[in-house]
Amino acid sequence: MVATVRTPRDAWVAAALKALAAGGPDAVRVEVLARTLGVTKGGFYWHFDDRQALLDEMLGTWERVLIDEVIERVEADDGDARERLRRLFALASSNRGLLKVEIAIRDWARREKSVAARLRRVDNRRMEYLRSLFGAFCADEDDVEARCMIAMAVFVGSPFIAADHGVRSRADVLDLALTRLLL
Amino acid sequence: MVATVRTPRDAWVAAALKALAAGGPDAVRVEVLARTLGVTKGGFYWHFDDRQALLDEMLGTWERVLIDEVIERVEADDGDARERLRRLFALASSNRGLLKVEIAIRDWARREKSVAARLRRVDNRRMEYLRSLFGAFCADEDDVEARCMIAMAVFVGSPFIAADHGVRSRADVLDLALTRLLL
DNA sequence: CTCGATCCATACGGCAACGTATGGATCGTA
DNA sequence: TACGATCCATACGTTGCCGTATGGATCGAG
Repeated sequence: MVATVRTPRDAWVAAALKALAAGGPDAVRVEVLARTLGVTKGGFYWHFDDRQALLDEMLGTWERVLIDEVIERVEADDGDARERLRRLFALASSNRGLLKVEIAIRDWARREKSVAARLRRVDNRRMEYLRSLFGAFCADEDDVEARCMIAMAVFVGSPFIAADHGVRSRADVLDLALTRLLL
Repeated sequence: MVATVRTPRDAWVAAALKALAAGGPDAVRVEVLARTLGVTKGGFYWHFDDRQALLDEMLGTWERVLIDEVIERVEADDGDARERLRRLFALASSNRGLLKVEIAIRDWARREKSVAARLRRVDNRRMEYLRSLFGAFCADEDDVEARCMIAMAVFVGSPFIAADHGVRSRADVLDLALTRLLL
């Protein structure tokens, strides 16, 4: 026969993150995930106590795996602070799937306190890193803080903006914005 | 007896917008709204064909009423472009409820094409207004576009950011960011 | 007072998803 | 080959919500 298809814990979490990215936390339905994975929910309740346990594990995975991944990759290569910031934005904006998950989690955090707490840890960590980079070429503390805020907001906010830009592409405009931030 | 409590169409839309702001489109449930309004869903289906009709009307109301309201109020008073931009941000950031609705709609637009279409109209309109304001004191076209993008992103993105700012408050940092944009 | 318009209560059928229970089916290992 | 561990299928009861149907209840106009 065909080899028995096992559906390990990770597969459920991966499918759940995908569903989260596509439709928000309300789209993470046990039976729907099961259909997606080609099985029934029978196995799900062997791995997880209930739906909430899956949601928690999704968030844990996201926080654990992704909090430092990008930072580490940015730090891996050489370059001054400006070059690192450019790399940071390029990296963060690639990984389409990752970005979608993050955006979904940010929206989720507006209604769920436990999610907000995790996001806060992630954001503080990232903000700290941004401060170190901008601080490398900005003397004024206020200016550093303003630039960090703008950088985060552009990264987080641009996926929510539906405006057009005439002849320019969205990527062009984002590049212009980043360049302005690095003056 | 107590005067008959009528629940007009508007009341359903208002309650729906509130629910949307609090929990996203999935939280807009007919029977839940009815409980909130202290009635049963009996009257709802007299006003609306179905749940979708309510959702459409919510979006229509939002687009019609809010697309120009802020702009009109900004234009009502005097001042140069910089002063208007400051007023614009102050106005947009007050109205807490309105902001929450808008944020919810932005997230919603990521999954629903019809919502995205409406948002695009609104955003293009706003972006055009921003261009006119920044264009008043910026010669370079690229710079104008970059500043517009940043302004929109800060407005849209900051509610999704959970980071702290040490001694500074979020409002302080946003003000610093805005000041930087107006240089 | 009567009557039509407006709004509400109640009851119903249906669906989708949750969580539980139980009995397999497959695989690695002894 | 036998057996325990791991994973899945199926059936079930329950809940929350949708949309429909129907019969009021209240109010203003005539």
